[in-house]
Amino acid sequence: MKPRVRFAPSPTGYLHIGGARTALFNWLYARHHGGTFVLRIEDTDQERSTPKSLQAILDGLAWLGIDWDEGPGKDGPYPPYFQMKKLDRYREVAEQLIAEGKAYRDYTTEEETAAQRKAFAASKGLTEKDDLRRAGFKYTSPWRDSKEKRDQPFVVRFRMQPCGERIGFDDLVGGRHEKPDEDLDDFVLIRSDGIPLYNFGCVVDDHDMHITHVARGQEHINSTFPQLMVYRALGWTPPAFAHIPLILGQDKEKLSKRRHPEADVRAHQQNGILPHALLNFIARLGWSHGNDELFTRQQLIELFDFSGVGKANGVWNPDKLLATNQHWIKAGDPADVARAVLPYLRDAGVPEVLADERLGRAVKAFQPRAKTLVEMAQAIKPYYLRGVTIDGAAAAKHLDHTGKELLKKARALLEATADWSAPQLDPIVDKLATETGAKKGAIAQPIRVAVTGGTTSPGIGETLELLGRAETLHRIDAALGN
RNA sequence: GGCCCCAUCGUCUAGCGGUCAGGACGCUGGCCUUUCAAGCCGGUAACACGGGUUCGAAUCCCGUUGGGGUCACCA
Repeated sequence: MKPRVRFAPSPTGYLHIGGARTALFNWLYARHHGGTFVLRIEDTDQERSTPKSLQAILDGLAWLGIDWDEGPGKDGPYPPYFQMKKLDRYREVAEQLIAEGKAYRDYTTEEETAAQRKAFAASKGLTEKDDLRRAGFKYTSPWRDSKEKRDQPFVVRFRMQPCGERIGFDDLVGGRHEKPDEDLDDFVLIRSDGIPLYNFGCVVDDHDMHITHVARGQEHINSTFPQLMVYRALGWTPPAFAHIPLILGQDKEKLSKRRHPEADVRAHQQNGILPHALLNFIARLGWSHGNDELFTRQQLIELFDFSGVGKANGVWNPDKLLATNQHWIKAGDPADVARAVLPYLRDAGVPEVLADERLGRAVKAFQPRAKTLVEMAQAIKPYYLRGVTIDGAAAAKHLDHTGKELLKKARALLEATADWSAPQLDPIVDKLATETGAKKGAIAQPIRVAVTGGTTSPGIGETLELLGRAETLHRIDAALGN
């Protein structure tokens, strides 16, 4: 049977880097096995869900190249893919559980529940919720299936009937997980407004959508137990689970949107990270294949398996992300990189630029020199402008009297060059060095400073070719003070 | 705090009873060189601790310590 997996984000913010990795692992698993990747929107948090967030998540996935087979905009056999569109279905399943005595209507209001907590706390001289649990607080409904409150709003609670049994599952990553059923409370399935809670909606949907493998963050390990109870009560077979270790910030805390800017996938896009580089990096955070570090998209698909996923949480390492990005910029096809750098060039203030042959050459020159697309755009920009501002220190060092004399000689040779191409341009430095007895650096640096304004650039030939004959001579003349 | 999970260089990790404990990032020495990169060669650095099991433990078991997660009418 082909696996059916899903990524089920809640549209309450941008695509989180942890979510992106969860999506990636699911996607890779589906693609590896020729299965189906489902995107389901868990929009039951009415307080926080927004259309804008939904769009941000969709955009993030699209940018990363993670496509779904069923989900928003892609009809599949088990719609709908938005939880808010199948409220009746949850209600129907809940009613079934109630009818079978496995769940009940609880007419207790939130206020009453809170009061019960407070009373318990007071009796123990405590205040904190956490302390209540330690002190043995266990919720019991005063209004379970109450007849007299028949027309009042109610929540549907799962009826735990602990019998000292250990419930458990075999995790594809973490191995066996067990917990005594006494540890579970009567948890809420459906809120008083008729909207299901995560532990219920998710079970119903995974079942309805024929999900075979649920890969999600380790923070969900504990919620797996109540979900297992629901599966059992309904007589449904649970999917296989794979709980993926978390990504921690450099402070070793769980990557949070509040404290960690790197948690935002868009931040990396803005910083000039190639989508594939980010994919490669987050794949390696938690998953490994021997000593390999760099993977193409195709290789990831071929090699990925949950058996390669480790158990320990991983710390975000910006340096390594950068190194990975640098690699893929360098290794990429110049035309592809050119296309990728285009938006960054526009942002840098080079609106007229096109992904043409000339940009291709510029990209090629800077591929080994840029760690990010932002850097590359910055580096390329001066080649698209008329004239250049020369750095004072660079001028002082290389455009002194002798520097200018050599520059004049170079200019003459340059002007006489018929074929304005790197292979023709480069030897001029050697030629002049031989003629004048000056060192190559003494020839090349004044030229470099004159045409780029600074002391660093790609090879002289490449640089001049990129600039073009007219602009090169123009800048040299300007540097010579003509 | 209860419950759950985890533990190899600073970081990501390989290792699945016998290895000089390997790779990558970072840091660092050198080579190359017309600058800057890139590239190439080398170096630095780890099995958290304590008990077992075993002829032999990074690998298996227990405990300690440390880190993380989770305890809602959020997901």
